[in-house]
Amino acid sequence: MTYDTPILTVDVVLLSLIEGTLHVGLVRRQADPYAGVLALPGGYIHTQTDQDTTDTARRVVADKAGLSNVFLEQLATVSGPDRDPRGWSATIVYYALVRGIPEQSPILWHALNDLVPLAFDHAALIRATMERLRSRGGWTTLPAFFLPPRFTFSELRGIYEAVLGQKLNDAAFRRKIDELGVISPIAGEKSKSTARPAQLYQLSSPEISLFNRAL
Amino acid sequence: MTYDTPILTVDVVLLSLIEGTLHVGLVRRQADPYAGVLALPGGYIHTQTDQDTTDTARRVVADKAGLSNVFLEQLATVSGPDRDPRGWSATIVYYALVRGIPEQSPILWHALNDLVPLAFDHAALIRATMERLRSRGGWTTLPAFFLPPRFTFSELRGIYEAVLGQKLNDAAFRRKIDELGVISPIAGEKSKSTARPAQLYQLSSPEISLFNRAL
DNA sequence: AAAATAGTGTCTGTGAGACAGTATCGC
DNA sequence: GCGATACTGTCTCACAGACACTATTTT
Repeated sequence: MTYDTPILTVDVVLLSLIEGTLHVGLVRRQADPYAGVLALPGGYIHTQTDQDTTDTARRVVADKAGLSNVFLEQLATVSGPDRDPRGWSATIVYYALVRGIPEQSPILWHALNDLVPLAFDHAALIRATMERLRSRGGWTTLPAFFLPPRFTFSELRGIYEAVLGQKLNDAAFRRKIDELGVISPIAGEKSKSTARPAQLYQLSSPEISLFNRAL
Repeated sequence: MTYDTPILTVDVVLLSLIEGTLHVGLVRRQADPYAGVLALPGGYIHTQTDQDTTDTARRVVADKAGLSNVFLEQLATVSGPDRDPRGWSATIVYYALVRGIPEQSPILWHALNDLVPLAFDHAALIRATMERLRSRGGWTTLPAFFLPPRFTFSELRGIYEAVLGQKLNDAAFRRKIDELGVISPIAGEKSKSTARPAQLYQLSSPEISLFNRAL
């Protein structure tokens, strides 16, 4: 006995920090269903070339957003008979953290606070990503992957505050991050135009690091 | 342009606490590929009946293990061209915590320490589940879902120790769990045959609860 | 009474938050 | 000098671990 095969896609929640607030990267759909509506960039698996769905996600980010070197991680797979009018569907959802501010690309960046209606259940997928981000942000170096390779302590604290949605104590944050040893200072300094320059740091590991305690 | 559709399945890592140690539930495969080899219970999505892949996983657990009322959560989706000899495949992996000791069922329970070779990449899926379990076990009530509805403090501490793989301080554990209010005492007591009876507790919420701090 | 497990009280060290104080830049 | 941001020192409070102590059962 055989069964109908579900529609299987890969969607990516593109996130970037633009002027201090988190933005999500969207595309306007060309074809039905939901033609003309904003949606997450996504696509089908190319079984000839993709070694896994992470490859698919990376290809989607490269082709539809023109971005490479993003931090990419699988969120979850969502499914159901009604989320796509064409039939029973499943989508493997990834989220990507874009380092710094992306320049020209076909991606439309929208602030997370006031989101317009999106195609499919993509609004819910973005909300789920934010929950994951807040959860992981409290005890990993994940928020640092929003930043360019070299950053100051203040910038690091700023992105943690943006991700966690709360102010953090400056001194305690420095002590904590310092003791964890997840970042290393660089000899050069940054010249903030208005005041005392700050020491530049880089991540000690190119991979995400876990803390033994929260925050 | 169309592409080959990947093979899409749902697999379940069944876990249970048997005599103080964690065991995984396996089935012996009837058909090729890997006929006769032990594997995780799994199956295809029934688009006629399943409302999502969680439904699929629940059906697999019911049909292949004869179990209901298990704690079920999605782990991840793994994929690739070589993990199934039939072609490019993806499997949505769930893990299920079986409350108490399962009696007669077609499932073969194996201790996690000495695992025999398994079909596909199922050994890796079990390892990934254990990592998730250890990670989530430190700051949620997840381990409690291995226990029957009514349990003692010692039993609760025991399952946390089994999941986390380390001894926990008795007094500190009681204080912590007590302050969090995630469990509630029941009027009846338990009569351990050998010594002082212990107060029975139940989870305050049927859902998994998160702690504000680890451990 | 002894053994065994359940549960509590108290001391101590660690670490986070608060916050004042010092350092180094542009103007 | 002043304003601004970067950093540091110190106090205090909360909490986890250690551990001795008490409680309640079976034998």
